[in-house]
Amino acid sequence: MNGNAPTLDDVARAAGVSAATISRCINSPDRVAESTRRRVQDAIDRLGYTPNFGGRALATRRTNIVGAVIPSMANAIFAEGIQAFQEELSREKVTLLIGSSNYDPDYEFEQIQTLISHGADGLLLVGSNRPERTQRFLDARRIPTLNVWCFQPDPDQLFVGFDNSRAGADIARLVIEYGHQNLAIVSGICEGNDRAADRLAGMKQAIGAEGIDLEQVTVLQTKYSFEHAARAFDTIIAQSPRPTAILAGNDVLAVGLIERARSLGFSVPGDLSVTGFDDISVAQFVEPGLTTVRVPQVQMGQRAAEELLAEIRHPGSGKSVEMLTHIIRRGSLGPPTA
Amino acid sequence: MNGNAPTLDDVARAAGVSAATISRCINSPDRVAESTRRRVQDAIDRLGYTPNFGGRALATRRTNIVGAVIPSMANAIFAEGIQAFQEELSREKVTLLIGSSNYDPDYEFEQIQTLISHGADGLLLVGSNRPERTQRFLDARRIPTLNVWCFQPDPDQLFVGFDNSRAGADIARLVIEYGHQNLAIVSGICEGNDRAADRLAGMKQAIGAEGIDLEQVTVLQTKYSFEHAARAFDTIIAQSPRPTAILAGNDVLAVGLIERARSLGFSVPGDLSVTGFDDISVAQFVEPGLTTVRVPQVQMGQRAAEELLAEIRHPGSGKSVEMLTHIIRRGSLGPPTA
DNA sequence: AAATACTTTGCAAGCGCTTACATTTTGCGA
DNA sequence: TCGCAAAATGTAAGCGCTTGCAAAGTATTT
Repeated sequence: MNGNAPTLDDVARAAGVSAATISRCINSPDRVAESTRRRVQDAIDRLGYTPNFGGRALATRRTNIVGAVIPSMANAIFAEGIQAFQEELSREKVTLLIGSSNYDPDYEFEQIQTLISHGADGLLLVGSNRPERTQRFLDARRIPTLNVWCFQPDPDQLFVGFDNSRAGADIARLVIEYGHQNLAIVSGICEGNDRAADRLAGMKQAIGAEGIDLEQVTVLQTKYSFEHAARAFDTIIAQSPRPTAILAGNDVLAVGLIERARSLGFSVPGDLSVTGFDDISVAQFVEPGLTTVRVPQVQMGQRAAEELLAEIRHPGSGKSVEMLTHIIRRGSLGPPTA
Repeated sequence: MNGNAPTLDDVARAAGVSAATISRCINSPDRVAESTRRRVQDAIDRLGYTPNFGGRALATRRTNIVGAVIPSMANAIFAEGIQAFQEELSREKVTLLIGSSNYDPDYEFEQIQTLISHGADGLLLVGSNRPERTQRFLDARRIPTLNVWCFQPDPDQLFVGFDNSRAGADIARLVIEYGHQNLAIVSGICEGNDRAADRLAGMKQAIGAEGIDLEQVTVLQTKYSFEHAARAFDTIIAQSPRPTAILAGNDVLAVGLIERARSLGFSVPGDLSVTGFDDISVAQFVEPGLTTVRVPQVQMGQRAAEELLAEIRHPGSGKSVEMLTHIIRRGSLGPPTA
């Protein structure tokens, strides 16, 4: 805030009306006569007035800021959804405060506290299973909160997301349909990450249901980075029998696997199929294109904004919504070689 | 902000002291006697009190929020730097409000206004050449502002960045050293993007200085996306004589070029060399690895936070700092084939 | 032309916090 | 024990804005 910024009173004096009128001009223009409105607008422009944030927040008991805590800004997974979320918010003159948790529940809690202490009217969080004390804090403060990237039929919480487990099962079934029997899974780290855990669980469940012995399926958990994926690939490729398909828990991992495979001279999907999850933009441009689960990021972000705003303005009015995923077939999944 | 949140007065009553004492307990604990401080802390915990943001902002005339407007959240270019920036800020209990401009000056202005109206104490902006009216607004409001990703020896503005033009010249010279004479450049769109413009200018200048006829160098400007890069590649490859090296204005473009080249059956760098700019994480994992300009993102983000905070707390005390770039050699640049 | 309803504007009381200043309490030397 | 400086606490005046209510101005009806 600025020392020499003009205040409402300055504008009022300049326009020859009372401060209340200025305020009304800004917040409900139709309660003000056309002629004065013009005069006021003029003064506002001339002085370069912008409402003081603190004063307004204090008087309305609302900041028009919502916070979001995402696990990571360092990869593209959340970028699009957040962008859509933000665009929808700014249409309503609400601003987004972003924190990132680096997939760490403690750090997530810290970020949540920071956002709240900076006045966030509501919160967007990724995933839903968080530590007891985080949930307690949220409940005690009665902060409107919405969870994305997951879905549960829980009437006490708001979700705008999809069923990771089902989507995981879907892609696993597809891989098996192609004839693969020797599978490996490279998952994200499940601890503290319910999306990763659900995806993995879904995959396992489907694999088991298709009659494949889960004992024979190598499952690795690793961080979401190309490097870690490459290392996971090295582990998997050394096994015998060598898997003919690797299911990745996310596209970053999948792309890392493909790149590593190719640089070691394996052909994809000739020697080995790879599937991803999320359909981030590289998925389309890697060679071969990645067969993956398309997540409705943009739609999710938009809808999340709508529902969260509804919940903030009229507590209880936000609705949970389940979105659907579908599989995008590209070249990285093929039949196994005999 | 919450309807039923306890206020300072509530805490004061509960602890049996005046509101002022509570305030002091929070803001300058050493001005309060040990015993009362304990009592107060107790009451705070019991009631679950958190200072009301609006009230505080109003009284201190400071929000402890700084804003940043980045051109895009949709790719990784700014992610790391922003993350570092944010981490440094949160060490100082300052929160980051992010806006994105989608490389559009008008939209940037809008974002800046939003950030300011939401109370940002200072601003981080990418690049430095912005429209007259944006600059006027900033000046009029006397908003502490710091520009990153570029550097100019301008005493009136704060920079924490590097010389895009020089870096562009460096990489162009390297390509020529390898023996390339037939060059093409795929730049970002220069209009409203001084980084892109400077890089391009630097490249051209170096190319000219090395005695290559600039008329013979195809220069394309295109959006930063894999798709657009692929299209640019198609244009370039159709020319004759066909260039033996393509200088990209950024890594996203470079990766797009490489992927397209490979999917059309060209070998990189056998048939064609490609260089990038920025050294984002894919640069390392694409095949072949991308020879590119390493930009000290993290360092830039950290330093930017320090200097911006300094400027906010004591106007005039922030310092500009120029950082250095260097070239990372990987496989995508090789000698031209005879 | 008076009575009525409606529109437009102003007045003034907060919203919750910080902080300069005033007051009280405490600690310590004489 | 008293006196005084220093430490601890309280008092109260804003910070800039919104909004319920009252007052003034206009249009509409009888």
